Amino acid sequence: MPKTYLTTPIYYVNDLPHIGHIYSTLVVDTVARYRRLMGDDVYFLTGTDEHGQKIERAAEEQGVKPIELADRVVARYFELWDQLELTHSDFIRTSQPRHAQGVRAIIERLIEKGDLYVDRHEGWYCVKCEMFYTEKELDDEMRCPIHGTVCEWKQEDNIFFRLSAYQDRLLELYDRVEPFVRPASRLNEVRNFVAQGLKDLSVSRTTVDWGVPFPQHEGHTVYVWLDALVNYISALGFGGEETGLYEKFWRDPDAGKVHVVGKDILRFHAVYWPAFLMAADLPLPTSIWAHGWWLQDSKKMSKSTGNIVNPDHLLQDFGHDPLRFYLLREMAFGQDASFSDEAFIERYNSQLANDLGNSVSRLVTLSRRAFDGHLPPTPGTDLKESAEAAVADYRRHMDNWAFHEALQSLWKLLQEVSQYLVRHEPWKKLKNPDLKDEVSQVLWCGLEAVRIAASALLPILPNKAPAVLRSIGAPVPGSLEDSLAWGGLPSGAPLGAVEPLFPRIDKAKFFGANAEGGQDSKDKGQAKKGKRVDAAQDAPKDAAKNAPKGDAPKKAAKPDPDAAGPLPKIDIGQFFDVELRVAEIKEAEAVKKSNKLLKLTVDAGDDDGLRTVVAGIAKQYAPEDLVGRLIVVVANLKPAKLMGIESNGMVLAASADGKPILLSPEAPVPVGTRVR
RNA sequence: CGCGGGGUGGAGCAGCCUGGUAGCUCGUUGGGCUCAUAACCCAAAGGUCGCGGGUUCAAAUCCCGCCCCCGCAACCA
Repeated sequence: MPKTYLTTPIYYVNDLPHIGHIYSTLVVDTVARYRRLMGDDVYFLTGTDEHGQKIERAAEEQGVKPIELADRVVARYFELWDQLELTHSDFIRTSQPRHAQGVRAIIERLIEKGDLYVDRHEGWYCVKCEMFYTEKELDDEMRCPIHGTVCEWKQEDNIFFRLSAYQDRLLELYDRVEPFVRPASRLNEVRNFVAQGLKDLSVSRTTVDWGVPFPQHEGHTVYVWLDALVNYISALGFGGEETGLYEKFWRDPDAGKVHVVGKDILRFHAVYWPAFLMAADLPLPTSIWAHGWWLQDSKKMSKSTGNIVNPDHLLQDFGHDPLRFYLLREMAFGQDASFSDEAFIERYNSQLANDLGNSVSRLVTLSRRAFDGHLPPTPGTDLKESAEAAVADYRRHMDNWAFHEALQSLWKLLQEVSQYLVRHEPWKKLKNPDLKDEVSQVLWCGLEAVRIAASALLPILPNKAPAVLRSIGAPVPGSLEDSLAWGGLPSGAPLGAVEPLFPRIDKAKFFGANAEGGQDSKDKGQAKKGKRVDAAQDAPKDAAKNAPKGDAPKKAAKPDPDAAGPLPKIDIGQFFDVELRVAEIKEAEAVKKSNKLLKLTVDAGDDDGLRTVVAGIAKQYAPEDLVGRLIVVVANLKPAKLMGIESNGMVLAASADGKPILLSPEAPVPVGTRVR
């Protein structure tokens, strides 16, 4: 029996689960179900990554222990994964002892091999951030961009992994016939990255406690990525007592081992992970599948009440089958796609309600009417070829992870069923007793084609596909090996009543109930201006990076200065603290490598001459149109550095829909004139 | 030379790796059917596949150059 090991990324617990996590996991779940139905022995792993500075710090802020914070988020994952009825074999948490064992075991092998060494790292260090900055990140006085405090020059011993030694072997790996990274375009990306040269990787931190203590190096904690990646084997028992699963699904060269990841964490999986494994002399995964991101129109988001991209209400209202269908059908696997409720409803109505649900409904009704509540007694072969072609396409596409194409081939079959029915008009013929046999064959063939499609849909619609099969009186197969062949529909069996399997969604009602606005046709075409829907999509972020990423759309909206509500009242004195003056733009030029910034040289009537102001207006204003123009500036703003240029002041502009409109005096006045 | 994605009928997207009839969902127009969840069927309109060059018997697809859009990145002081 073929063995298949499938993994999702382990999700970082600084974030509640969102569409990105759900998608990765549903993809793996679908493949797991499919492979099982095809007769494979499947092991499906998912889990959470819980270590690292971000978690440590977040816990501290909330006054709890890191593990308590992790427990809270993990509980939410358990809840959601239950709701989605995932078929995972195991859920690993990197905070578990079995995982730490695995991490220690692999590090010991690396030490033995001599691929780890200690080196000294020096740099500008912010105590508050607990991290190093490069000089480029700091201002002239070496102040931290976040805290504004002066950084100190610090030295730290770090443990490095000799990644550079594996460059050639990695490149050789990528050249193997079977693509190690898919889709192929991603493979090229990875290859280029490696070919440009690899630097040794720092794999320990002394500034983080929340993690696995580094073996043989007291005071060091294992770097989050070296920690996290090992989950794929520690979950199988690597480094522990019970290694049966590890032997079966990882050591065995015949076992397929596939990691599914978002494209943002591909590098870690396609470069670091195989290098670690090579160094530790352990088997490599078979392939890494990198999928794209779900994007959404930022405009829609801000205008609506904010629930547009949160799939929770879709799950609540419709169960998870329609969401699975939408996610797998809408995205060309590997590419980015847009998520919107509107597209969801359109797909649901046209493909699930109309094409599938309605086909079942009409066939069952006709059959019950013609044969007194039973399935047609006489089988036929009319749609056999179409069905066989559809199944062949389906299997080819499923094997290639092209879910959208696999679904499309099944829908083509459903369409042929519709055409077939119209061609034979059984509703007319059933009135004539002489044509009973013909009617039977026609309906039987239609139902049989639907049965095959529904069987093929089992991995994608784990609840609804069986419901379809039941309502057409067909058995729910435990394997696809035989059930996709023509002829599986029983003849003459009794039929139950038909309930709509996929009741149509009334779009107006839906949006009336769930959100307002954002659904007019004007907004419809905007989806490609996507923002990533999820945030820290997958596994761990480099703890040293510390970038606050976007939040789950619904909650914790970032403060948006454009959309801010009324602010608290201030004294007029506070207002007069702001020195507003009229200034004339003398020169204007675009800032290199920037798409929003213009560098303006203005005369604000200062005694000491002109000043430089950087303004984020490049999208709306061309530099040459600005010269000579009178504007209003905030003259007493503390200088700040933007893209390496010091800005002394700020240009006043109305912010219309996020776009700046410059303010100017209505009539010419001398530069330096105070504005109040 | 920062990284990446994209430009295909009115909208949103497949197809590109592995050249050979331009496909899917929605929408538009006209007709039909009435078994079915206002569903279904037929027909029609609508495409310089961003631009230019090259390879080839043949290019949306491969190669070179260019233009434009978008996301990320230390960018609206």
